[in-house]
Amino acid sequence: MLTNFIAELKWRGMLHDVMPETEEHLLSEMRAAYMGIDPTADSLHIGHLVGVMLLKHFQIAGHKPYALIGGATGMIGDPSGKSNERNLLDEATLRHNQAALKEQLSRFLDFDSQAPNAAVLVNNYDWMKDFSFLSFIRDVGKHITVNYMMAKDSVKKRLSSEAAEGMSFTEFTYQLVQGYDFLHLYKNFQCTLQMGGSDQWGNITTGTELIRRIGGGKGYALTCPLITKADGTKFGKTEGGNIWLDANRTSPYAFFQYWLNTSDLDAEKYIKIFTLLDQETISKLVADHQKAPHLRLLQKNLAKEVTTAVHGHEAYENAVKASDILFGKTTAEAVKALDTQTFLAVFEGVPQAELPFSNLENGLDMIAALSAETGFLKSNGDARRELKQNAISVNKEKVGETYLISQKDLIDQKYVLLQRGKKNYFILVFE
RNA sequence: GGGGAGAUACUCAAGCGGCCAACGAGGGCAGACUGUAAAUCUGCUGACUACGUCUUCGCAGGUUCGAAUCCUGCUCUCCCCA
Repeated sequence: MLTNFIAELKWRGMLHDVMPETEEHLLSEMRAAYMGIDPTADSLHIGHLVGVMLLKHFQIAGHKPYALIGGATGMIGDPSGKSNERNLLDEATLRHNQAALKEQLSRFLDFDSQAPNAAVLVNNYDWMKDFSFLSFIRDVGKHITVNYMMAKDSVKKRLSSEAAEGMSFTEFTYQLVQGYDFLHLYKNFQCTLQMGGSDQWGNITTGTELIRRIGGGKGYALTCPLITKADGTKFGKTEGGNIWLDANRTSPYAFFQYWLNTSDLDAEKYIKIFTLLDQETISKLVADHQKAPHLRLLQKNLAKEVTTAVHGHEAYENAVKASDILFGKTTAEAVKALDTQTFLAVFEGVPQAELPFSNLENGLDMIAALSAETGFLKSNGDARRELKQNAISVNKEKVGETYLISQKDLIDQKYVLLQRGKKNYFILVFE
């Protein structure tokens, strides 16, 4: 029933570093592992997805995954990779975020079944909140030397002169608190492995150290590489911010588009990390993609798998439909032929403005439609410029400065689709 | 505490009395090409009632026909010495 988790991660390119003997440890019987998530928001974003997939593969391999919500640690702030102090969360926000995160995690992990390896969600706030400072420094702090803590990269970086500001004692303590989590899970749930991004290695090993010294046992560590993009920009970020799993923050369409726009180089990496497709299927896709790169098989499959996993099949289909209309060779006639229901489904999430019907009687000039009346573009001057540059379309058809929007442009008697360039849409609703 | 340098549009960075809505670079947007990619080429990138007008060069005053440029005060930043 157990499969080789480590080997699986290896071919997927999801293994950065692992402690010796971890593989043997996992192959011998069902084990438990955990990974921490900072509850800084009430939604995961795709930067969290690698970790989630780590837990997913762990569960598929027959082991028991624990998702640890870092309620306590989130209140402190992990100094790894951050150059500034973090904001602290209050408890109400924390609980709200925890519930939202669990719902999203359950799209990937099986929390509910009776299986012995059902996933479990824990929150370190639950065991940290009543831990007095005195007990903590006596029972935990006593076992770790400051010398040991200072040797960690995350600490060293913050102490060096390059850092913008100093590091508070609170943040310095972070690794101890996270390390204690590991000890707690080890003692109470026989959790022997902690996973995380490669920037977590230092924090994780503080945990294994505590298990060795206090727990008298052995903890294991495993990290995955940080996801990068070939062009050097940050993974999971766009102009508009993070790509979230919450459909209200990032529409399924935008989510789908993000994956679809992955570069060739990255797509090959990502499809191994973010989908559950097996090695054979992926090799074949890669080979096919190289034969005909313009078909973008990798991107399409990647986008399909991830969108379906997160938002479901129907949302995926709608995203594809929307993409076909928005980017395909759709004609003005085809757009105008859309009925309200399809139109709204396709353009869900596209910004819109409502205008009174009377505007159409003498024709609505383009400056008004683009800016003055709607705020699609930021100024009339901007509107004029874009029109001059042939960048503006009405219902998928390029128009110039003199064009007037009239009743004949209405889609289903109500809508007009404005477009700047290829990717920016705006809807006028006439009432 | 003493001495020095500086603050210009999204960022960096020119300009040092009229030719300045302000060189240049990056970024952003658009056009061509393309695979909704990359690379490349081109244009645009303060606002408006637009061949003109208005508001911008840390803040507040002043000199001048005229100031981003000169003067005064204020605020902030950086550097050096103690």
